[in-house]
Amino acid sequence: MATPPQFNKPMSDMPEGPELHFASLYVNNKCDGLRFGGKVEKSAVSKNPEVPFSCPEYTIRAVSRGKEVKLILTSVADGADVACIVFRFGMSGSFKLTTEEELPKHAHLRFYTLDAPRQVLSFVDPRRFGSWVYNGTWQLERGPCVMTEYDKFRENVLKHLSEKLFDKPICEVMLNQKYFNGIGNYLRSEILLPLEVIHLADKGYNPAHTHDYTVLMQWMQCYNAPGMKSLRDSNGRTIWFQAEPGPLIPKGKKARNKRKSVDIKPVKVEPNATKRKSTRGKLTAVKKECKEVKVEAGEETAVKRRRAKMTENTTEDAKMNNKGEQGKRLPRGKKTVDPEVKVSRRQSPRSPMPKTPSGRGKAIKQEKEDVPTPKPRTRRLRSDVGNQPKNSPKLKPRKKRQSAVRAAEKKS
DNA sequence: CGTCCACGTCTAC
DNA sequence: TAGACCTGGACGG
Repeated sequence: MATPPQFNKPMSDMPEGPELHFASLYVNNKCDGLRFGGKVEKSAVSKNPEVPFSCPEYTIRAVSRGKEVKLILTSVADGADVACIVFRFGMSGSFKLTTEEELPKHAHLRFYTLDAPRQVLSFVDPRRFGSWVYNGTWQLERGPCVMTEYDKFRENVLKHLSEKLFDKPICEVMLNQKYFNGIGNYLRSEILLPLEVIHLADKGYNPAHTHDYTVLMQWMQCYNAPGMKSLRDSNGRTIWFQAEPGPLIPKGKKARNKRKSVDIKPVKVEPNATKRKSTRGKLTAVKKECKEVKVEAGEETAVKRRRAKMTENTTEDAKMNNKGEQGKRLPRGKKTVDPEVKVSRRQSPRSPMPKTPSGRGKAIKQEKEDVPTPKPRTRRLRSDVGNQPKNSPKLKPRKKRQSAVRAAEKKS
């Protein structure tokens, strides 16, 4: 019932299941007792639909399911639910309650309170990959929430295991929202434990005070972590992992996310590995591909540095919140992480890393003006890097993106 | 300044 | 299965 009082800051960087869940808690917490009214405003630039809703007085509450959040608008007059809007966050969506004056940049859908000073609940989405559906339902193709509908989720998977799509490498299957609604690219690397992320709230992974991701970063053992290997899955997305890939190793390319590549060595798939076959499917083709796939050992210093930046975000707030537990990994039983990796991450050199969550660039920039802090070096949540060693004969040049092409054309 | 990358879908070949 | 859709941070030159 009562939402945890700590959810009073917006939350949705890393918009995967847990973050969407946090977003709903945030809305419920911040909008509790607020009376909204009038029209719902959409930014001109957003291609999402208008929300032709107007009610003299209504309240807002939220509920999440996997990677969707539904806002439910309830008329104060008769207590009836008069509208709902289902949101997907894309890569950068979030909700934020502010005053009118502090309206964030990229606030693409806005709900205004009646009482002065007027406040605004905004759907903020810099990249505009997010979407909403007015009076829509949970997206039909999406399966049960991996966190809040665990039994249904499990049943849904088991019931369809024989489908062909489950023949793919599990890291790819896990991004299929029909069966893993809520799992995204960091969670798949962190092996299906999103409930743990929710429970990180107890450890300080909530927006109450921090506004940073120290705790989440420390919880993560694979995603973007030094010592981890990475490669591209067949959809071009980076998968982070440790140890040798199994026989279903994605046939994607090498990861391009290391600044300075070490020598790329082919991974030998142990003969035994193929015996550990998935319950389905023939592996012949895959085995062949395995020979071609090269995996880069992830001990590159650039990656370490990057990870260090992310985890060593020692802001005052963070310190206070974590009560000196900053450097400690949360105990987790399941994963067998190379002790050396743990050590390296814990002992990696600390450098001041002011908080600046990536999804909120502009808002942060505005904040910066008020605060005479040294210029923040933004922590990178995305996998940084990119630059492949030029002239490496082993690496295929990356295809030029359309935007780059356009830019080039403009120039000439 | 140019390039690369990012927590996610979508839809045209 | 490539791209397209976007913004913006980090980094190299």
